[in-house]
Amino acid sequence: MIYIDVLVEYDVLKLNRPFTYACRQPVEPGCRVRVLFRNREVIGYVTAVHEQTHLQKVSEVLEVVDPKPLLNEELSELSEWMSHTYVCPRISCLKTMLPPALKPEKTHSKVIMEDWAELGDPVELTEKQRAYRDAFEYPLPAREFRRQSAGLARTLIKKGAVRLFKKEKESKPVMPVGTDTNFTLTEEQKAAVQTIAEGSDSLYLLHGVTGSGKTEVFLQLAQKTLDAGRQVLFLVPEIGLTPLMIERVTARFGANIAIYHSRLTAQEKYRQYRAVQEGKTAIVVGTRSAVFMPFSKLGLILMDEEHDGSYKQDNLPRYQTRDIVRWRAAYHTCKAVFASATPALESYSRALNQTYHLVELKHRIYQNLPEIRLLDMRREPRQDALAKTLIDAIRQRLADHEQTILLLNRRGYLPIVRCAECGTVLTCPDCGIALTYHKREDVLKCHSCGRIFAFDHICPTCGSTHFFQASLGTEKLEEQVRQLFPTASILRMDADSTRKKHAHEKILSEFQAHGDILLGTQMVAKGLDFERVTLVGILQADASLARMDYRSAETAYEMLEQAAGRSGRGTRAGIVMIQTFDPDHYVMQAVVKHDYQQFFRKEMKYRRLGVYPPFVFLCSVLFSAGNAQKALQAASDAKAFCAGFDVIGPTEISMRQRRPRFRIVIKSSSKQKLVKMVQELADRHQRLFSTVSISINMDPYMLEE
DNA sequence: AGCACGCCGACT
DNA sequence: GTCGGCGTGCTC
Repeated sequence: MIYIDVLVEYDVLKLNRPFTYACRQPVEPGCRVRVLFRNREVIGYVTAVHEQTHLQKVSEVLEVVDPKPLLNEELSELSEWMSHTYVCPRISCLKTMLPPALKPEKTHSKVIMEDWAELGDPVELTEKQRAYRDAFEYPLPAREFRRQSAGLARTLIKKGAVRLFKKEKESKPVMPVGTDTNFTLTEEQKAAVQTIAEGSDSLYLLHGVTGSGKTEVFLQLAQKTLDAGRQVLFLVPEIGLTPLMIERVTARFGANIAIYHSRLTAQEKYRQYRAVQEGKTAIVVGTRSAVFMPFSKLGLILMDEEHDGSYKQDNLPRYQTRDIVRWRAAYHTCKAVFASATPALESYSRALNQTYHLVELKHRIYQNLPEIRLLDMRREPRQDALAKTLIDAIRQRLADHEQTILLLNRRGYLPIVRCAECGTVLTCPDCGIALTYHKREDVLKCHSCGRIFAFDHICPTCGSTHFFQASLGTEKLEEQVRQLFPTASILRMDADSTRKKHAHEKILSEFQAHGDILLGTQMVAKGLDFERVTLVGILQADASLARMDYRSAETAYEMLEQAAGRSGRGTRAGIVMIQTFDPDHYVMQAVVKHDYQQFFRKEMKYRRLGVYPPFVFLCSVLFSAGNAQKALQAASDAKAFCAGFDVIGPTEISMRQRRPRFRIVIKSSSKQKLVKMVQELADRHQRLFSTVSISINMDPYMLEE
């Protein structure tokens, strides 16, 4: 009899400690077991094995699920590190790291098996039967064995001459072989490749303007890594938005590559996972979740658009992919390249203080950077939402068979509904925040909890039936643009129109083929690469500046610069028109000159003054309870407990599931001290405020309202 | 997380 | 006198 330490599958901080069970069979740490926990069957994860226990009552495991550990030593260590630095349950880290088929709660794994045929016993056979048996090389999929003659196959199996066995269904190599071999580098690209490939540093920040050919630099570096017999991890923010990037990588490296992202099915993910584990895959291109792939000989990590918000997971475990990249690069002693035209302030600071080796690409390959024109909406004559100047420019593009992208910045600026008589804004009863109106379905949606409400068009306060939409949505913009340009081919891309699988790809390929105008939200700003786009119009550009988040200016600059980068990527010059009420704002002024450094310097001044990252590290801690007093009391106590730390709050924020929430934000110039403080705070909170739930977010990307 | 235990109000 | 509300405590 052995005794094993087990983490149960519930991802709550309270249960983030091992429980001891007795086991009759040998088990290794890293395997799943089925156990009784408080008389309930749950799946657990074995963390340690002992000969003895000092405990009196120890129950026995019901079943050992895995014969072999699910994670190798590296990933197991990584999960411990994550649990520690993000102050979150280790089981939540394990769940995130594993493909769905292997997650702790999945007892009956979803792994699909198929029949295979192997040689059986030497039994007496007729000539025909022997000929059939000897016609194959064993083992082979039973499907193929039966294809020639299902009848002969059946008798051979019945006689035992051939045996069937179950095998995991293999991943089929769907990728074409590499065909793209024709490439030349600019001097700047060559220098970048050389600096990174031959440098002695391990972490690099590749700051390249949009269209400067970062992808080719990536591909060259990847090739060198493959030549050295090591694996490459290539991270992108969202697969659906970068089909051309994927196309280029697959065209170059063919069957060696795996694509890994959240929209794959469980079985697809599992196959890719196993292929990497077995060393069959040399390159993985993937989103955030791909950072946990089980590489054995990782040689290079590329992180494209490293500033992108989707690299931060906003549910448990709330990790930042950049941290995981650094950790794994150190573990494998390999290089990591963070790349962006608009690096996160944290990253650029790290480059300036030599933590990252800064490599710059300052020139576009084909054209100069597009001209940026600020349209001062206080003076510009306009028609509906569009300035006349922009309308004329679009008309010109239609005449010249060039394309236009219109970006409607809705960040923090959603289509809320207000009563025209008494001014009441309709709000969510659970969250207390304004509902947004969706015209197509004629319903109101809560952006916070996702609930949908029927809209009876009657004001609950005064009974009036007069409402107006307080801001412009993409649907309304589409309506207006269609009226202005009735013969143009117009495509809309936003969260609603891309809900379905492959919707992104479909809209983008339609636009490529015959589109005139593509209009949409943030997502049209990212990564698109269309040669015929020579005009980008940005509407409501001020919306993100107005937000009261310390990161507002940074995200606004990123968005504008990224969107500007969509224009003039081919041989024709591009132009960008930004509609703004505040053309003198430093963000606008920096964008006009494409001057990241200028923006960086100005923004750093504000961050220093406000004592915000990158000058300090932040940790946001949320307290929620059935009644506001309890939550507030816990938050206040927490603040008092953080003596010696700068703490903002408690601040009341919107309700979640009818529960009031209070937030404190803890600041510290030392990450280690901050982590330690939060760790202690979490321990204390559990002991003293068991009825108040706590949610910890280390390095929050944005502070929730 | 999920569930039993326990102590207070409003019902057959 | 019981049914059931949810606040509190515990899980190998």
